This record gives sequence, structure tokens and C-alpha cells, in this order.
Amino acid sequence: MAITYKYPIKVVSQMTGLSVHVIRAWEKRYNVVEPDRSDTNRRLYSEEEIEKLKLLNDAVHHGHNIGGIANLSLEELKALLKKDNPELSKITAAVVKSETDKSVQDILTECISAIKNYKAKQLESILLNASTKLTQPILIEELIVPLVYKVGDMWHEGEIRVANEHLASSVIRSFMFNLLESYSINDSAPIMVSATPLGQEHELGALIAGVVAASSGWKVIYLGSSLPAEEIGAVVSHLNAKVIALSIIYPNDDPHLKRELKKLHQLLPRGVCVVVGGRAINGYLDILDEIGAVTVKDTKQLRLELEAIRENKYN
Amino acid sequence: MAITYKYPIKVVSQMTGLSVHVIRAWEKRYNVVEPDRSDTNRRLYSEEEIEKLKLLNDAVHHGHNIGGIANLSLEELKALLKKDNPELSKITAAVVKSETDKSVQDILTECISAIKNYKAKQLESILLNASTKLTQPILIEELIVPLVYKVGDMWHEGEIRVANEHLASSVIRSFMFNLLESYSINDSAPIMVSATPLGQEHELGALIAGVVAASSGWKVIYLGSSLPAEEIGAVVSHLNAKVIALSIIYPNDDPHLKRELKKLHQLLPRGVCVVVGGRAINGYLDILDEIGAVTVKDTKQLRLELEAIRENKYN
DNA sequence: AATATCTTGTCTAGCTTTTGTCAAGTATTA
DNA sequence: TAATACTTGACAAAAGCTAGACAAGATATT
Repeated sequence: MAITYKYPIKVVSQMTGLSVHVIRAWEKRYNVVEPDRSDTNRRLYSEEEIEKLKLLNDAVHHGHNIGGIANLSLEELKALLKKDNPELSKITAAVVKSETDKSVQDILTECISAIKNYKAKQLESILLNASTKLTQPILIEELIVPLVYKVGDMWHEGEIRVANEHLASSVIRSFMFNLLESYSINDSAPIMVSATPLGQEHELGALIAGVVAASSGWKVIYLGSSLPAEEIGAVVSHLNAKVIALSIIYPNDDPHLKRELKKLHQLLPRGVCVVVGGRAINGYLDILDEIGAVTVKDTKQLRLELEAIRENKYN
Repeated sequence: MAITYKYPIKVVSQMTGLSVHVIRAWEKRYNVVEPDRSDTNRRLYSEEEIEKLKLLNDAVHHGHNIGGIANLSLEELKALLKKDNPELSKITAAVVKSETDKSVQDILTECISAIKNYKAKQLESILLNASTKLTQPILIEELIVPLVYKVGDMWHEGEIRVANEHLASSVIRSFMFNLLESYSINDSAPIMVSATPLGQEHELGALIAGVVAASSGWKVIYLGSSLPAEEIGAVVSHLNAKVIALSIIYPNDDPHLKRELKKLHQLLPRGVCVVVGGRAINGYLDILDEIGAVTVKDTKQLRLELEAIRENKYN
């Protein structure tokens, strides 16, 4: 299932932190990317190209000159940045496995196997390794999300124990948290608060939303799971956030949660946008509609909604 | 498949800690390195040359004069530094001490301030920084544990919001988890399983126990929070663990928990040692005594008990 | 002890290259 | 019609290069 949507230059600019002028200049001078063109000659960037632009931007901030690194490949750029980041390289050095290009499916299978055997460290290595091989959207949409779903399913089916599920959650959570913290903050970026509402103990959805937003150029404040509406409201006001992202995973019909959502709506300052995702949102569509929340089905949709919100806010 | 990319002087300066002026001066005066040049005469350094510059910088900091060591080879430089090592440790110890005069207390204050202002990233970098400056026992016993206690206290006192507490927990948990995973596994090491029993949601105690054990040479399987006795028993049997570490933080008198502990005792294979720590253990001393569990008051005691268990097992 | 010399990090000046930014003119979109 | 995107060409700030000067400290010489 290839992802076919391509992004216009303005969006790319916000996602990468580069000005549109610079993006075009780099293209003209060094051919760093060769975006497709629309019928009317507008640039259309693939996710891979965006990834490359991000890496280039990082590398430039580390002192490299653009002319020297412009025609390195994605892998080479990642390797380069890793050398500047002593923390990350330590961990990856631990595991040097076969370098053949496994499909995402294979990686997923490996993850499951590690989880079943309580190999936390191995699971972490696999994820870390995957993060250097895959672009970020693919990593999240085709590995992390399916993995989280699969683990949840296996738990429900009794194929794995609670203990396996806990272990997997720990590792994935830590991995995602590190990913989230690895995004460089741009002080002028709009702020998104990410959490799960009171009663929702599974925080991975909120973490995923955080990572997606951070990679789209938002400044993310991650608050973890099961947060009362009053708390969310207070933080949003205090930080003057533009968006609050919530994840609802499990009970399909929880009256407490409905009340929390209503309360939250009343507590939020005007103009704050509530974005909700997760497996169980279908059970709450009426309330969500009532409070004017935006619902998203997957991370791609989340990305688009964030983009739209950002546009509106700036007009 | 080596990458042929070479580094510009600015990056080399950052990697070595030498100013660009000094790098050029050393080259001109002593030919310490002879970097390639680009078509337009820019210096391009190989990784080996960067390594040499680093070593030279180290040696100079140890009192050698650059003129005397400039044309030593990489190996000779390494040998030289190794010889100086005993002195080095003294010197750096002195330096570290002076820098550490920013006492652990101050670091703790910084952490609290970051937490109050929702600065997750700042908190993380403070901790990361502290972990390089402090020895591991000091880091844990004088920074992490007090920090966790302090955050808990402030939360109870209403000095901070739940949101602050959640954010702090996320960061500390991630930090500790990374610390845990950073220990290299020795396959022959005895196994310890770490978790909190059903109902105990605060997992930091279990993580701390895990880190302490890992640093003492145990292979740690970390399972996270709120695990039913059956699960713990199954994992311990499956992995043939020697020790199960539990953390009990909050309710001082929970009949459910007492039942869980009893059940756990019945489910565990013979010879498995249960070690329990945490703020609230005093409320459960009777049960813990009944099931033959070891109680520990702090991480120092945990270290000692683990040591003792290990001794017994091997005799 | 005083003076000269050497060592070494830091700076300046003048030049070239690199790179981010902008403006002008045209086309597209909404 | 207003806003945005495209191309081209121009410009100026930033950063690299060389050669050489200078000052403070260490070392040697008288």
C-alpha cells in the first residue's frame, strides 16, 4: 500500500523548517531533490524527498555546508548525523544484523517474535534499526501502528500474555518518546498538547500523534495518559496551545469519557482545536461532533488536519 | 561500502573542540594533518585526521606541547594518552568536582523548574547531562529517587498539577528505561524480573530497581506496572528467573494487594526470591514476612541483597 | 637576574567562495 | 482580484583561504 499523496512546497517548508526560497535554491543549485510537477508546473514532493530535506537541514545545522552534502543519499545522511549524535550511535552499535532490505512485513514479524520471547532489548534494536532504514511516515504508518494493533489483537485473543503486552508497550513507548524528543524545536512553531483523556490508559496513540505533529513542525507538549479535563484545559491555556490531540482506544461506549469530553470543551479557550483519533472514536462521534472536534482515522489524515488548522490560524 | 564524504573545517572544529584558527595554525606550523582540498581550495578532513586532532587536543590538555607531539602517529598518540591515564583520572576528577560544585541539590532544583514549566526537553537534557557527570549510584540515590519523591510530594500538596506530574513521569521513565537498556547483556547473568503488582500504577520504583540490578550485572526483564500475580509467575517460570523485584508506592493498606502477594507466592517456583521495595512497604510487612519476601529500604540495600542472593545461588 | 628567543593561541586584512534572501515579471489558483 | 508559485538574475552576509602580526608565557642565554 504505497502512499501516493504528495505535498506542495509551502507544506514542505513548514514540515522541514526551510524557507521556500531555500528549498528552491537547493534544488536549482545542487539538485538535492527533483519533485514531481503538477500539470501546471507546481512542485509536488514525496515523503522521501521531505525526509531528505529534513536530514539536510539537520546536517547543515551541525555545521556541514550544503554544497558538500547535497548529493548524499538518505542512508549516508543518516549515518552522518548519527556520528554527530554520540547517544544514538551507542545503542545501534550493539546490534549489527543482516543488512539486506527486509520488507516492513518481515520487520514486523521479528518484532512479534521478540515480544513473545520477552526480548526487550532485541525489540528495541529492531525498531532503532528500522528507524534508520525507513522514512518516518512509513515507519509509523506501516510498522509502529500495525505493531501496536497486532499486539492489542494478540492480547485479546489470548495469544500472548499481559506480560508480553506490557513489555512491548514499554519498549514502543520509550522508542516513540525518544523519537518525539529528537525533533528540534522551533520556538515560533504553534503548540500542540497531546494526551489521553481520563480513563484512557493506553498512551501510544497520543505518542504517535505527538510524533506526527512534531515532524510536521509543531511544538509538542506530551502529557501522557489519563488526564482529567481540568488539567488539559489548564495546560492548554497556560501554554496558549492551538491544538489538543486526544487518543481513544478502548471502551467503545464510556459515559464517563463522554462527560469528560464535554467538560473539556467548556474549559478550553476559544479557537483551540480538538483533534481526536484512535480505534474507538466511532463510539463517540455524536459527542465529538457536538463539541466541534475533528476526528482522524489515521496519521495521514492527522497530518492533513494539522496542516489545515495551521493555515487557518495564520489568516 | 565506506562513504567517501569528507568533513569541512567547521564540523571538525565542533567535533574536536579546537578552534578553526588553531586547526589551521597547527597545519601550517607542524603539518599535523594534510587535509584534501576541494576544487575551490576548501579543506576536507578524513575521519582519521579528525581522530588525530582529537588525540592531539587531549594530549595538549595533559600538558604536552604541540610542537613536540605534532608528528606522532595515531598509535603513538594513543599510547601516550594511555600512559598519562592515571594522572588524567586525577586531573579530570578535580575538574569534574569543581564543575560538580553545582551540587546535586542544584540539579534537582533545575529539574523541578523544568517540570513546572512543562519543559520536557529541558528536563531530559538536564538528566542526560547529570548522568555523564555523576556516578550511577549517586545519580539514582541522590537525584532520581529524591526527584521522584519530590514530584510526588508536590503533587499531593497541590503545588503542581497532575499534568506536570505526568510530564515528569514520562521523561523520567524514558530516561530510566534508556539507562536500563544501555547495559550490555551477559547471557550467563542471572535473571531478575521487575514489575509492580496489580493495582500499582506507578512504575518508576520498578524501573529504578531494574537499573540498579542491571548495573550490578543482572539480566533484567522489565514488565512495567500493574501486573497480575499469574502473569508474574508465568514469566518467572518461563525465563527461569532468580529474583522478582516489586515496587509498592501508594496505598498503605490494600487488601487486594495482599491477596495478590499471597497468590504470587503460591505460583512462584521454589528458590525464586521476591524482593520488595517502595514507600508503602511498611503497610505490608506481615504479608511480606509470611511469604518470605525480602524488603529493601533504598537502592543501596537492594544492591546488597542482590549481591547476597547471587552468592547463595552460586554455592 | 636580565635579556633574548621560542612557542603558541589569537587576530587582522584582503581576497574568493558559498549561500540565504529578495525583486521583477509571468502564470496559476481560488 | 488577491494570493501564491514559478524562473531568473542579482546582491550581500557569512564563512573559508593566505599571509602575517602580536602578545603572553616558557625557555635559553648572557
